Amino acid sequence: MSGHIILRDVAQAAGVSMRTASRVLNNDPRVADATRRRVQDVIRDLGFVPDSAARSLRAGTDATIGLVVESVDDPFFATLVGAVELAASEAGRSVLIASTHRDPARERTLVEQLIRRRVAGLILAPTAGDHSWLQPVAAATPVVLVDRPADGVDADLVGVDDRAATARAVGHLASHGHRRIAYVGDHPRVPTSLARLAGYREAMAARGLDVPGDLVRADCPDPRSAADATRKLLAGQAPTAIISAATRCSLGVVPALHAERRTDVALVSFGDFAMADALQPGITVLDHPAGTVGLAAVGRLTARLADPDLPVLTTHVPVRLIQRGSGELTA
Amino acid sequence: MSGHIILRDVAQAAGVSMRTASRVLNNDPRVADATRRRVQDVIRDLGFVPDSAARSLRAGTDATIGLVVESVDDPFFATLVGAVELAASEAGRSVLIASTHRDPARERTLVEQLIRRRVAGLILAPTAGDHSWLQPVAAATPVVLVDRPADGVDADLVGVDDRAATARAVGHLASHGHRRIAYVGDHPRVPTSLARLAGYREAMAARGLDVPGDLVRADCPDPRSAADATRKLLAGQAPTAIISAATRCSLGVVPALHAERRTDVALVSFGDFAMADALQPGITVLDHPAGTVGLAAVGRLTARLADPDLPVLTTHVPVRLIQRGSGELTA
DNA sequence: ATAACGTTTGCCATCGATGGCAACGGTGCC
DNA sequence: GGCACCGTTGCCATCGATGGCAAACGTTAT
Repeated sequence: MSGHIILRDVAQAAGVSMRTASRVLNNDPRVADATRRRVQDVIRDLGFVPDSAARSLRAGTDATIGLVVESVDDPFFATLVGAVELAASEAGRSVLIASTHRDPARERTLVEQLIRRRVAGLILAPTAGDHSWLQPVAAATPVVLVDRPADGVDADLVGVDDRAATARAVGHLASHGHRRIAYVGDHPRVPTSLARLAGYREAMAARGLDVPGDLVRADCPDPRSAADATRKLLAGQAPTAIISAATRCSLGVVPALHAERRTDVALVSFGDFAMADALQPGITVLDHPAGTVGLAAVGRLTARLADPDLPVLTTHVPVRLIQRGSGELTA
Repeated sequence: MSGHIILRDVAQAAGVSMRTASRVLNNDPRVADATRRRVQDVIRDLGFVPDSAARSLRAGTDATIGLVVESVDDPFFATLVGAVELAASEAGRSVLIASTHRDPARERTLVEQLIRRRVAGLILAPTAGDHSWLQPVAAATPVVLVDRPADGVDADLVGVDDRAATARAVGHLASHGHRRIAYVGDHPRVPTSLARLAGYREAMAARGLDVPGDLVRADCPDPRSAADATRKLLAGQAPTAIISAATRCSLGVVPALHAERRTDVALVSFGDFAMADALQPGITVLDHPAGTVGLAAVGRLTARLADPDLPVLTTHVPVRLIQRGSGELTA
């Protein structure tokens, strides 16, 4: 009576039956305006809120969105999560988060957990590898992929055009006279990384620029290995410019360049990061718009929840190139 | 029958009654070992998982933890959220996140939403201001505060000793010969900031160091204002050292120092950040251990869920001082 | 007066898990 | 032989919201 207010209390207080109260709650038109107002007033006064567990049980679904990312503790995903949470709360939905830490088995477990929690929909940044197990899930529960496609699943995708953006970075550097442009990135088995590497290679080829094997270090999943790769690049016939294909990589490349006092080497980072403008020189970046991606993903998910028969769509959010100095200098 | 497996299916397949199947599920001792094993096998084979909505409805509670922070998109909280999520998933619990964005009204709404979702417990980084409304909530649902206390609530708290840590920063700088030490921090109405400011003042006083009003800029909630404050500090009778009392502030102070070419001014940042070691000089920091705090918070919450009668406890996680150069140089 | 219509009411089942309770066949003990 | 247990079974209610259905309202039109 005191702590917990349920629909029955509302009905009693408003002097109507539960049936009518329920109708008001669900905007059923078969309620007289006067009655509707009276019930709504009581709902406000009593602070009644429908029990989501009961609703979820009855309806077989829930207002919650499941959000599965690689790691919340990563600047890109942190921003993404923030945007998703904000957009979701504006749509009256809660967000359950989970991190895969790049473990496909964990990813699958997490997704299954969320599904049986009957989430309304899923926003998922898939790990690498086959995702055909996801197809039946996606058929039953709306799924929006973010940042990268998933192998073997046909679902909405919101991301950026990694290939074109990376090609743009190459173009930028080339137009500043660079010909020996190295690439430091994550493993190409991550689709995003693969696309970036492809964009790099294509753009280089399009300009007739050579890409000897030792210029490409696509095996850096973390800052430490990126720093190693950078040191090795500098030790050989050093490039005049480097494209760091992920923020995570830049966090290794930049310290390495500074430690070796080789800030004369041009750099474009795929992904902005705090303080990138405080360094000398400021780091020129492709701004990976995590917030915009998150927002668009919620938008798409909401649309699909409203109409499950929408055609599958891939959305590309634009990527800006922010010049800050590190990509414009020449050795 | 196919997509959804419920307890009845398990009972049928195992040739037992639902009552017995339920007993197995809840580790009721009144089940013969052979039967228990048989049922468990069926559960595995069929991939049965109890419906959480039904459980939640029946039990009046849920396995989910509600996590309310200021903003997921903040390095400290991002790490905190990551640690909480990891620890929670190991304890078999999910995490619902929500960001207050420093809005007390929003905080209250979010907490109430989570409560009516019947979360098992709450981990909350409270905003500033009176929280007496939280007291009844905390009485019914376990609440663990993180990072800072909440006014008017007696609940478990996991954080760091802000006062002592900041005092340590002062001591560090003073022992390197600094006497004119400035303070740049957030508003003192945030309890954490207040404690840091107090630690600063006390430590300064203890060493007989003067703190004229223009040395203290406790009004910087974001990097931009911290950068402004820094410029103003440098414009007057410049300090030889600055304590930046939050990562958010450092992200403004550091660029400002670099832009004004005043990296000779010593700096200690409360809160580490990416690349703090790549700058010249590397930034000396008090490492605000977000991960450890998150972990400890989940631990405390789990303990309290197991035994609601535990006494209210404040836990302080140790803070390390990481010397990287910026706090050791003298003008 | 009767029909028609819009609104409201009870009543009951459903969603899936859980737990109280009575009952029942078996085993072992006195 | 009688009795106390143990494992197990059915049956039923409960958690809160929802929706189908038939019936009963009050009004208004015919």
